[in-house]
Amino acid sequence: MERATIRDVAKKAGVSITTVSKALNDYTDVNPETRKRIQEIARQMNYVPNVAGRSMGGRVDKVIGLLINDLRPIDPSGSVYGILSGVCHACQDNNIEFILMTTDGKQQTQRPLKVLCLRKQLTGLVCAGFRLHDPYLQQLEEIDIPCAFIDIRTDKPDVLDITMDNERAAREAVSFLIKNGRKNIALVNGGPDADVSILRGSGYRWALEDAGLTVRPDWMITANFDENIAYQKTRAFLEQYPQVDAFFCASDLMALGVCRAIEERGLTVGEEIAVIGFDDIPVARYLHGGLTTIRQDFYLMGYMAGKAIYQKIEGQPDVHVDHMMYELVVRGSARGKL
Amino acid sequence: MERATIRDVAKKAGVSITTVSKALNDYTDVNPETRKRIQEIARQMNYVPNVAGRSMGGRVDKVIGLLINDLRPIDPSGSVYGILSGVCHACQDNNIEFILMTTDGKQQTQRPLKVLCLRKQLTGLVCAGFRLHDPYLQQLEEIDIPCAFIDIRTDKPDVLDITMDNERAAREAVSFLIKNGRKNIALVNGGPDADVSILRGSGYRWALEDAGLTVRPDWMITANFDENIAYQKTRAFLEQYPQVDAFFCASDLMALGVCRAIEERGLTVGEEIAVIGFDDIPVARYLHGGLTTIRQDFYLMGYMAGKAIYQKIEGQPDVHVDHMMYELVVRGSARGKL
DNA sequence: TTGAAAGCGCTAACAC
DNA sequence: GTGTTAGCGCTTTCAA
Repeated sequence: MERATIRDVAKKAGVSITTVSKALNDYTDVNPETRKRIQEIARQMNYVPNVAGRSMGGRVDKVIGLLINDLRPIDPSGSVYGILSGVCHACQDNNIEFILMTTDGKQQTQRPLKVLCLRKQLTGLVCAGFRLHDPYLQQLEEIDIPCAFIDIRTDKPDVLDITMDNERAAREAVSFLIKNGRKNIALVNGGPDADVSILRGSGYRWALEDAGLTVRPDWMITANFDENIAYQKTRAFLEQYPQVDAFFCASDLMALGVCRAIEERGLTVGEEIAVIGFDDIPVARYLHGGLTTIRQDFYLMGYMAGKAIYQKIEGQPDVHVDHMMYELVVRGSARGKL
Repeated sequence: MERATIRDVAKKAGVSITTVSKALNDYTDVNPETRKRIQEIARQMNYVPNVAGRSMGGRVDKVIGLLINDLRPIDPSGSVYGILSGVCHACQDNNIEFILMTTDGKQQTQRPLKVLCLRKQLTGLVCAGFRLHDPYLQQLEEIDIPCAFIDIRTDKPDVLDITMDNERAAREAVSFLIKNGRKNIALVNGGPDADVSILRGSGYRWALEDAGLTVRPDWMITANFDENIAYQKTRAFLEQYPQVDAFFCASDLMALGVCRAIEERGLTVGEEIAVIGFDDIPVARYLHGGLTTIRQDFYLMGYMAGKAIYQKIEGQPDVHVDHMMYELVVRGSARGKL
């Protein structure tokens, strides 16, 4: 059986297609009884308006797209999943269509962002997983729909910036280490193409300067958010600078690599050397006596992004998406003083 | 600036819209030079064919939808993420459109599956996260597109069943315990509304019977895939049956609850009591000397599901989606004999 | 309260 | 090789 069209419904109901259209779209100028009858018939026939036809007729559904850069087979920190489900739920709660799109470095050079938006007929856009050098960041002027980026600052003022205050959080973590007597604190950071790396690095320096400690470039390790690289580099670092008494890491994953290197030298994490991570991934609570870390809530980020874009679409006053909250979760890997 | 239409391109190129359409859709009856010129002009104008218009014209894009039931804010086992990225990548690799949809118990009663498919104009469907009592399982006759379900058997023969052999895997795990001297083995299972629970339970019984051990119903605990429930019930169980020397759990999450209860009694996991889980979630390797578990590859499942549906759409001979592989990963919580 | 008719952007017969 | 035209399913004036 072919798909029922509005014409089929009209025929069966003995009215014109205009009336069917009106009845089904809650127009007021339809006899209540007629409407009832038509609705019933449509339901029986399993009639579903053809979106293409609707769109051609001039009725466009609003859609928020979530564009994820570089979607990987696994998501160790759960961040992508959290963001995804957050945006998705925000759309559901606000009764607006949600679609998921993906891209990568190559596609970004091949298909302009504008084209992506047009193809999907987007009304609003949320982006996640982007790096500072990504081509799409340069194309923000071209798209004329509300747009939000998660965890990366863009230089375009009307693009919403959904992120927590990474600089402050990092500073707080490092200050915590200092307050607890650590003086030789190394940084294990992501690459400079991730905006959060820059901010977390800056927070690290800020805390050291606050305390009058020297900021040494060779104490700032880049491990690209990779556990193994962090492990390797920490091994070498410990060799060269055995006086280190703490590591602040820009991700829990890297922190795990760091801890592994520490323990391999027969040292105890949380004793001779304190470690603080970032994210509070699920494993964090279990390892090395519990990893002290900055917790962030990716679901909330996604939800806020979706909601903010929705409100912008609806022309509501620009919500000042205040920086997301974070929380320093203190566990065994870097204890507070009693 | 308004969105460019095919007419705009035609005008600028000084040809008819037909020619533009042909040029852009790789028809052969266009002068190569004309085509070149039109393509260039279209690119310059940022022309993107309106999908609705295309669809009305009779050119329908093929779409595979992934329908996830009960999408939660977090995904502790990473299974949903893995499946999602798997299906997504399969679609990319085969150059077919991918869309993500979600539903839940309530929506299932309100909107027929058929309607969902029609609305999204699906060509193929992959479903994940469903339970045996879910309404959509009864509506499979109505939809007339290729369809695959992940981790749940349907009674419809032409619906693809993407899953690993849960019964065999469970049997293997329990046999492993027996082979290593365990004789009093309890089962901690999910609820009976999850098909995998039934299969894993059956595999557990199978192994016991193979070994001539008694299957005792009160040794089969239902913990609904919840860590805390598993913890609570295990506490009570240990009280009542202190002779237990092993637990086989239908998920790692539950296994964690079980281990917690065991250690709380001052016993050592892997010594007095062995524990085997299921899934191999990221934390598994780290806890309780490493959790012995059945590893499954959700990304692969998603990928296979997407690929199988694609092949069905393309009319290729029905791939016999052989049962996914699994692997018993032996770690400290249930060691093998030397 | 209802319906006839135009038109949305595109494709595909078919004519030229 | 190129253009004319009809028509896809729907919404929306506008007239009845």
